[in-house]
Amino acid sequence: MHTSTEDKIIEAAIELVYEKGYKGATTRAIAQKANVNEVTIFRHFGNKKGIVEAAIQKYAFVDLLEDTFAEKVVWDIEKDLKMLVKEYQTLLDQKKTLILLALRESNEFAELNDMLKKVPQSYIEIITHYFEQMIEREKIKKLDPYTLATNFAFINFGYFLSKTRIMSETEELSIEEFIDKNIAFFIQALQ
Amino acid sequence: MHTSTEDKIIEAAIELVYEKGYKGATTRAIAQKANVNEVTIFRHFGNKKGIVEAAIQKYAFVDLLEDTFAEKVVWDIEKDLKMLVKEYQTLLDQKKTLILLALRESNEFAELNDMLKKVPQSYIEIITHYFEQMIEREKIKKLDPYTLATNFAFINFGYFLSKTRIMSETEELSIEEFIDKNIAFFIQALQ
DNA sequence: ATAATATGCAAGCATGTACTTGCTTTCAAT
DNA sequence: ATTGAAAGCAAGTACATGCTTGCATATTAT
Repeated sequence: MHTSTEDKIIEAAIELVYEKGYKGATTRAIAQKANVNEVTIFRHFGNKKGIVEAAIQKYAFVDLLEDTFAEKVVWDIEKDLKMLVKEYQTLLDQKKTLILLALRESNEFAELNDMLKKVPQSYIEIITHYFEQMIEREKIKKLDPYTLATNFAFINFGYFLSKTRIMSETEELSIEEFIDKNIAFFIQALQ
Repeated sequence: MHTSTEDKIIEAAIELVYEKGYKGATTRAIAQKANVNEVTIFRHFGNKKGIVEAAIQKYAFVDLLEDTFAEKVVWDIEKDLKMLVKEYQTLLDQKKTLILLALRESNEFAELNDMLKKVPQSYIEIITHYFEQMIEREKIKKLDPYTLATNFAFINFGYFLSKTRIMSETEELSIEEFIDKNIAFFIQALQ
């Protein structure tokens, strides 16, 4: 791997802060996990907080799901929703560690808090807007778009959490099963 | 208030550990918040871990929603589900601080992890069983009970989270609105 | 080859924090 | 009134941890 020193440190820090919390993740432990000397950390990031802030700069932006969605939408409720679920779960998986870290330490870092809120909120906005249009086009039942959107988002977020340590079920549900069963039920309810 | 010294310490500890994390919640700060001397803490609980373990003993059991449900069920899908939502939200609200604390520190305390998992899981079990019976009685559509149950539970848990710092929405939804809109939509989908 | 830059190593400092000890004060039960 | 338990107060210990410094070594660019 050609990962730079800074990146190695950042990745190690994210892992450890997630596992042990910000205070629990010692600079010595981070250094060891990143296979660098402890001083190297301070030379690069100044102080401990600097590592986490660099990590935030690197990862804590909310990707523009809008763009992907606008490209791929075909105005067929089943295809569109299934596509949305896949895109959203991919996004959540990519940011998984940081999201779980944010669940712990969002008190200490304002930007983590912002990200954490945006992750479901921007999703809800997209879906609300989508449902509005689908109702106009008379492709789904005339129901409150925001209500539909929150329900849909809750189901999505719940599934994501069910795959984490937070809320793991006994029966792990694969993404395909989840779409074929849970999402299919939701779609059926719209028609 | 007649709160005993031990209780004052436990409550202060829960608050602070939730806010600052386990390591971030110093015994001095806990003592100050509880209006007791720091030594009093150690005389009662031995060490810092002892406080949290006492807190767990006091709160981290999953209440028997089964019993309440068995009492109140009337085998009418609308009434039953609305009742369930209310009961579950009440339970979540009662344990709110501890649940949010558990989101942070469930790595360190196995019992917190257990509780965290049981909170949605036992709910899903109850609902699955309920749907099975309702299908037998031919009161709802013949759909996979477990799928219905997870969807229902995800919506419930999502709503709970939307009221916390974790995932707060711009438009705060009251429990009545939530039931009248989101849950009503779910019920309609069953018929 | 030389210079510059990045990293390792060893040692140490300052500070915060969990926890202890010895003694005094408060206060309720007998 | 006397006693005993619970809580306060003051001081201190041991240790972990963030961060610094000075120097040696490796790596890269010119």
